[in-house]
Amino acid sequence: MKIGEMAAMAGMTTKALRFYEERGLLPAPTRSPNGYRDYPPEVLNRLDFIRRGRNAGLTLAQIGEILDVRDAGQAPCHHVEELLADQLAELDRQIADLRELRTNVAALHEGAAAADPNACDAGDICRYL
Amino acid sequence: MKIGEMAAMAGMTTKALRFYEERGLLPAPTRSPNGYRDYPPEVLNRLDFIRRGRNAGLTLAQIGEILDVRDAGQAPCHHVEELLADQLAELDRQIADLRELRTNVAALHEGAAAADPNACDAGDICRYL
DNA sequence: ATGGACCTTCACCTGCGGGGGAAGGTCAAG
DNA sequence: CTTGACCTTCCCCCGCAGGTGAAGGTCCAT
Repeated sequence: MKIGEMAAMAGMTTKALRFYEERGLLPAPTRSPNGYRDYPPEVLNRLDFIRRGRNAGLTLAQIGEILDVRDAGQAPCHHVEELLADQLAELDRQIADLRELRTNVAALHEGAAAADPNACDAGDICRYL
Repeated sequence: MKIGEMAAMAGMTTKALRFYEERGLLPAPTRSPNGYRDYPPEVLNRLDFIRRGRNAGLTLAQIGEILDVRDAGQAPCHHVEELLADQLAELDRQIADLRELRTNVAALHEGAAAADPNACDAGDICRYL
């Protein structure tokens, strides 16, 4: 299967496939006599997996780790479980950070909404921020 | 004041100050006879303002807009209020996105925690993701 | 034989906010 | 006089996941 067909089936671009190959997430496919990449059909499973990983917010490096384990002939379940736990912790951290920021911005906005332009000192640029 | 002194007072690096100047957030200062940047003290207020803006999650471009208004001789209160409102909406959007992602990842993690490696099909890479 | 759709590699661009380090000028103290 | 701490400009680098475009080869149909 040529790269364009494979990309279409996976719902990705040809650029992305070459990028995954460069990053080691896709094995270098055999080439047709004309030099075109010639993918075996099962690569589609791999691309679907990469997409599922992306959808879970995993980085390509993390997805690559899982693929490496699988390629080494082992079931990556344990590693996947760990990565998902890490990802949950990371998401909780990010959400907490954003919520804290939101609280601060909301307080600033409260002040700014009742702003009196005449009370502003040009030297401070803006007293509501 | 030399760039290093100003940077130290503002709690920033000299690199950052030159970067802000390049981005138009800081006016090009006069130069001492030796070519060194020579800042007037009031630039410190401007740097403090930039930091307050960054702390509120504003981009340098947004902060630059506010500074432009102030430099045009107007009180930027209204513009600041708008930007803070935008920022609140953006934060709410990001938080909602992360929470949705967290829900999905948590569901995957639930499954993976009870994973049975023998039930995995190598073709799918990992059935828990 | 010619057009268009596909493929190849290569190198650079995006957003965001700077950081790293080279190569050289300047200044004060010892 | 030399050492070390500053300063200058310059260009490249990071993460992240690709996207963009150039220059050229290939394949299929008309």
